[in-house]
Amino acid sequence: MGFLADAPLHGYELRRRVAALTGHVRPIADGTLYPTIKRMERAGLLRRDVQAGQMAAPRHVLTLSPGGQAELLRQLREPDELFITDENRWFTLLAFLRHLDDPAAQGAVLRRRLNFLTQPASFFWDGDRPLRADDFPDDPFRRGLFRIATATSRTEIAWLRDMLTSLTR
Amino acid sequence: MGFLADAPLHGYELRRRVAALTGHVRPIADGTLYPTIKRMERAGLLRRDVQAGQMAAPRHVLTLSPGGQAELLRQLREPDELFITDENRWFTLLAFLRHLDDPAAQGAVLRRRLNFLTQPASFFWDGDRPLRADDFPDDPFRRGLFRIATATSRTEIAWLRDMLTSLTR
DNA sequence: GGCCGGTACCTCGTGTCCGAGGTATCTCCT
DNA sequence: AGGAGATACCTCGGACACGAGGTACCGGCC
Repeated sequence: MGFLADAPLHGYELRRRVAALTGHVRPIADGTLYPTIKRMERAGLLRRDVQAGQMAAPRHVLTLSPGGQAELLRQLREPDELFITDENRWFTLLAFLRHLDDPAAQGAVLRRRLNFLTQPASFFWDGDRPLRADDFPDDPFRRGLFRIATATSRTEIAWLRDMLTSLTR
Repeated sequence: MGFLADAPLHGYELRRRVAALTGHVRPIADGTLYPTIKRMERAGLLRRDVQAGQMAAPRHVLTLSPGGQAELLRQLREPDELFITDENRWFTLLAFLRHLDDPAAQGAVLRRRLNFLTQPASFFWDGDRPLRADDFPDDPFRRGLFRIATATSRTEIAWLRDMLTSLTR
């Protein structure tokens, strides 16, 4: 829906764009995409205009309907908790948050993410005791995992703070 | 399987440990975990020892069988491409890569990841032209997304290079 | 004494994802 | 001329994840 809000597209191109989000979003399989398009069309979220073959087979150009626009905005404004906590989902949310077009609402979403990130969290526990990188002297892989996770987290927190001040100004 | 290779656990605790991997791995629902345990038990990957109620209901302590150990090692040694490219999967792989216990094989896995990360990639395209942060002057969210992604990527690449030299030494 | 919340396991229906397979057209190379 | 490969859409079966609901036991609070 985000990509369709950017511009009308046909299914195949949509699939390629999602695939380009490598590493952060899993590519969508054919057998997932087309049934989903049908479902969304039935639900009135998008319109389909068949365009006689430019390249090969006829393209079905998909356009987000007003209903689809509204649904996208709703999901951007009040994302499920998973979209805040899960890296992959958060990434997609961020990629299209511009469409929300309301600095206050955008700020609220960023604050939810910031709140999640600044909560003390450890990945591994010994009972109730949180384990840190130093607790794995013989596991360089987990130490690396901590190193990467903290670096990412720090960068993102700094960016979120920047954004929040510039949004409320 | 990784957590069970660390130590035998009962299902409930297993679920809590996965849930602690917040932000990187989605929590597993009850209705997913228990059928999966049954399936793995039937497949001979784990053993179940019922331990009469210490806290409340009787605990079923799960132990990875030799077959399960072998399967874990196989998946660590030759992970599906998705475990290399998808952040979430890669994270779990890294968390248990220590169990592979063969520097050469560990190095091969790290090299696959490094190879993936160093491939030129952009998230958004204008036809064939890769778009960079500067191409979104009116979208601070996508600029942030690039900023965070590059920072993470850089940290991880540096770490991977460190690890690879220390593994082959 | 009763009830709430946490522990611990389980089942079932719904939804959805994927891979395998299929169809058809166009371009490019040989 | 013909085949390979990309483009573009579609269907179906199997696998599996999830939420809702259920059972049962324990400890602590009022």
